[in-house]
Amino acid sequence: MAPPPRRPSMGRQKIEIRRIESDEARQVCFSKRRAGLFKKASELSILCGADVTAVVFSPAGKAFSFGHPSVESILDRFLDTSLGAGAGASTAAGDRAVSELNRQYGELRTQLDTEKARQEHADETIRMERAARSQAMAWIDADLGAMGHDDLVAFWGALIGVQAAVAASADQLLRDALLVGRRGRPPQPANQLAAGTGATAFDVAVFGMQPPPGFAGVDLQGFGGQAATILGPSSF
Amino acid sequence: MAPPPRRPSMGRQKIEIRRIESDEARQVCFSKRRAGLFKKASELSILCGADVTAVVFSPAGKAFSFGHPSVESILDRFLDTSLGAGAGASTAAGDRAVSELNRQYGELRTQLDTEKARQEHADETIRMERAARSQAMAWIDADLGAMGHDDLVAFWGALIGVQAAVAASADQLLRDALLVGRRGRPPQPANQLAAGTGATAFDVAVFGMQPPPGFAGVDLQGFGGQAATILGPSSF
DNA sequence: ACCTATTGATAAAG
DNA sequence: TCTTTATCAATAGGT
Repeated sequence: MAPPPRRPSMGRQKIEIRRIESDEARQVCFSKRRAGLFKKASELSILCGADVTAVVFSPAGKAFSFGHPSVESILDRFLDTSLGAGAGASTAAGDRAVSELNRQYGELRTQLDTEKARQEHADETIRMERAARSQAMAWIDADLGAMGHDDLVAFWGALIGVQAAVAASADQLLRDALLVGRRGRPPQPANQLAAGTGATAFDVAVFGMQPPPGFAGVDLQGFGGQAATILGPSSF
Repeated sequence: MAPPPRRPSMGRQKIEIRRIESDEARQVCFSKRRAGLFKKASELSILCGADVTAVVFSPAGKAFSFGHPSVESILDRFLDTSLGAGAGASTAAGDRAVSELNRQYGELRTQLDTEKARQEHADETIRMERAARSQAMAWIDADLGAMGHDDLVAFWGALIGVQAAVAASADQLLRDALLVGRRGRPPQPANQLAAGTGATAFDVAVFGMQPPPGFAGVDLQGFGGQAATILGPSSF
């Protein structure tokens, strides 16, 4: 009824943590995130009674700072603690070491993020396989055991429909994804497939969208939808 | 039908930004938010190319810091520009700062190791599931026409597993290959897709076979095996 | 520590 | 830069 099909915004999109190339976008991001950082710092100091300071230099060289109770007091304390007894000794080497450590810190964190992303993929894969398996079991337990051979044949046609659909959606991308070689058996013309004895079953399953006769309880569309969901939610 | 399913968690609750009274809760919050603050600081520095430093003293008086390119360099610069004095000594700040960085470095490494271990476990799980499916694959080469009904049913379950795996593998492949370009159409429900566009040559090659009565000559193994091969070397 | 449901932060777009 | 919107990410509370 109501046609607000046009979203006024794409909403927040995921971004990689890499230098933002666009000058303007980088500036905008800087302003927002600087504010966000200071807010986080403030909340941390209030919630936990911690002394916190944050100092930021914009790419243009402008300085911004937050400090509780004050930037100077924290810096003094930090420098005192850091310097300990010795003062005045030039430690250029130490500086380099610190920089290096900071670099490694960042590197490690990058690795950590990468690992976490992989983990997520792996978990997702497992979840999907498990879900698929239980789905299959459910179907089998429900009706397949009692199905006659003819019905089984019909359902087979339905499966082919699903498989074909999934493959079709992935076909182009698979090819381009270096997945060129396909050997084993020469491709058969589509019409040849249709000419097979399973053509009727195929038609019923794919076009009729009705469970094959005597196949109550099997939700082919449900599975088809699930397959589409698996492929679909990715952002492209 | 189902009784109000008990939520396993209340999820995040809104909190006032006030000092947390509970010592333990405060400590937990401190750890979480300190990490979050440093991450935000890091992201700001990377995304916007800004120089950023954050120093935090826990309620117990322990110091934590983040700095890009280094805490000292930022502090020097800040003190120089805001006070115009107090330089010189800061370059000697090394020792304690290095210790702290080393501590954080170690902390990160621990996390990384944990992640990797978990990843390995997940990979192992996936390998197991895949291996289990290879059994199903073997069935495909058998003469299905000669199978008894029970065997057909079992075969069916395996087939569905393969189908799901293909979908999952295709999805992963797409993601991993970073094939962002949407050269195809957005994912559609499987039945519609199949009905509208028909099977492509690829589909036929993969799924083309003699439809039932016999089920003979089904070459799912080709596709399944290939998908597994592609998936294997890429990201795991 | 890990897990989820929620809140909070923020990328896009105007 | 400020506002709005739609998402993504951080994290409070529990186990």
